[in-house]
Amino acid sequence: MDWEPGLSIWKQIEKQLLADIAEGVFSPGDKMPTEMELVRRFGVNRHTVRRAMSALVDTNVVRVEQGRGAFVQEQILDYPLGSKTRFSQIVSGRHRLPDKRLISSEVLKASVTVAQFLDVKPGTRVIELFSVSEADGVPLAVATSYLPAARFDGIVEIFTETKSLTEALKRFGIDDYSRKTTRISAALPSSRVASLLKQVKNRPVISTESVDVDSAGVPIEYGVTAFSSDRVQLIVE
Amino acid sequence: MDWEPGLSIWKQIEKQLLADIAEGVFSPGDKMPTEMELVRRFGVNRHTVRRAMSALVDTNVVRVEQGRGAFVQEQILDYPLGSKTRFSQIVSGRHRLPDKRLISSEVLKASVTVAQFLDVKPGTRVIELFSVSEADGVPLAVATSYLPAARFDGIVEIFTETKSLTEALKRFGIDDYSRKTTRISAALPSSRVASLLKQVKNRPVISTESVDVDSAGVPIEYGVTAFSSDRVQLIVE
DNA sequence: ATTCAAAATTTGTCTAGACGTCTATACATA
DNA sequence: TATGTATAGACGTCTAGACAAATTTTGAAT
Repeated sequence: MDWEPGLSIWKQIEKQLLADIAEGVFSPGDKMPTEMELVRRFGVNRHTVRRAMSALVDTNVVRVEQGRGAFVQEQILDYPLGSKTRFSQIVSGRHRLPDKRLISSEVLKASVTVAQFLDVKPGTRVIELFSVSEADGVPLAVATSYLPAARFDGIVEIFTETKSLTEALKRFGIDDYSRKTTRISAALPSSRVASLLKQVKNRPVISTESVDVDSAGVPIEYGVTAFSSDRVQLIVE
Repeated sequence: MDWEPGLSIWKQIEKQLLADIAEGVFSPGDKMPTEMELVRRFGVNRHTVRRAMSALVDTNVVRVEQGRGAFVQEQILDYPLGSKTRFSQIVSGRHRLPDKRLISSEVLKASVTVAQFLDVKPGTRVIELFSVSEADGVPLAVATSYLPAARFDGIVEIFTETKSLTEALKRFGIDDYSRKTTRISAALPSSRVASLLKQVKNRPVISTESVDVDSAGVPIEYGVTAFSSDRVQLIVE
């Protein structure tokens, strides 16, 4: 590589790497070459390469993880946590294609926790939905939802078909529902969740626990969702 | 200085300098010690000092100028450029005390430029106001304003008394006026302007040229304002 | 006193090397 | 199966030195 005078070398390297990313040589989520590889490629000192990478980190283009390497940062989705925010709307609004895939479903008896949130007696039959939400094929979140089975018998089929909980609930006469409470925490994903999110086990997930209620205030869904913290950012207003 | 294990030295230096600034050892606008002085003070390598300073620059706490040194960054005032933005309102809104001092005033014949903007014949008598706007005693801008003398006879006294153009205009029956056009450019200040802004000659100013009109659309003021680019940032929406 | 050029000062960039910390992996051990 | 250990790979920090670039200061010439 030959250097253009007047512009510092690290800036030219930054520019080149940015161009590589723009051209898709490195795609979002991809591992960038190691510092030593870049040293060989550009024929400069490691510190010079680091200066360039540092600039890319500052502008949120790449993310560096000590001991692992540098990765092209996926575009982080801002997920506003309103009482009426709907996943598909948010994703569509960003011109990305939403998809919600049902992984498994089961009818089982409500545990104490689930019963409490759904305001039913423990042991009441509830439907458990386990799903993955994606945007442009990239998994953003996995969710476990519980709904009272008596009220929503057959919702699994509708959900599978429409791929939208909002749509499925409409078939049961629920045109309007809203988020009642949301608890937010952070955790490391289980192997299963990490695998479904297509991320390594030691990158954290944002975990939310929420209850949706119908217009009368009756709980209709209790859910635990794990968002990939590399791809989603929750916005509270 | 002794280093606490577990936290990198540059971060500890950053922390210390930040504390110094918070305690007023270095005040906004002050020159920080040179890199070499900090090297001696902290007993580390120059690069380590630079790493710490770099962090302070990133967080907008200090500003570094090659060949001159580092300076504690003054809080930059966001100045929204709406059609009805008033200097005193903006400054008060940031909990800072506004002041507008008249430096000089003169009645003279309108130059071609002034006449054109005020929509009068060249040679018409106009009032020239030269003033400095301050927030908490820190000069933010110097302005040269021109108003038609016939319409605003005696406005100098009122302006001196009220220190507000908005107020002075009210006495002439103008309860409402708005910005018609604003042209923005950047320049280096003249010695006079630099001195009034209490800044060095080689720091640029933001220069605006604007025309205010009354509710009927008749030009009432043409002004050229130089904002200290270190203390004011114009916001266009 | 003013102007102009050289010197000194100060920050910016680049190279070189050493060692620390974190991750991933393989292997041995309990 | 689970846990600890060793090792290699990769990023993080710190030191050291040499120039380059921008600015300020100094001093000589006018």
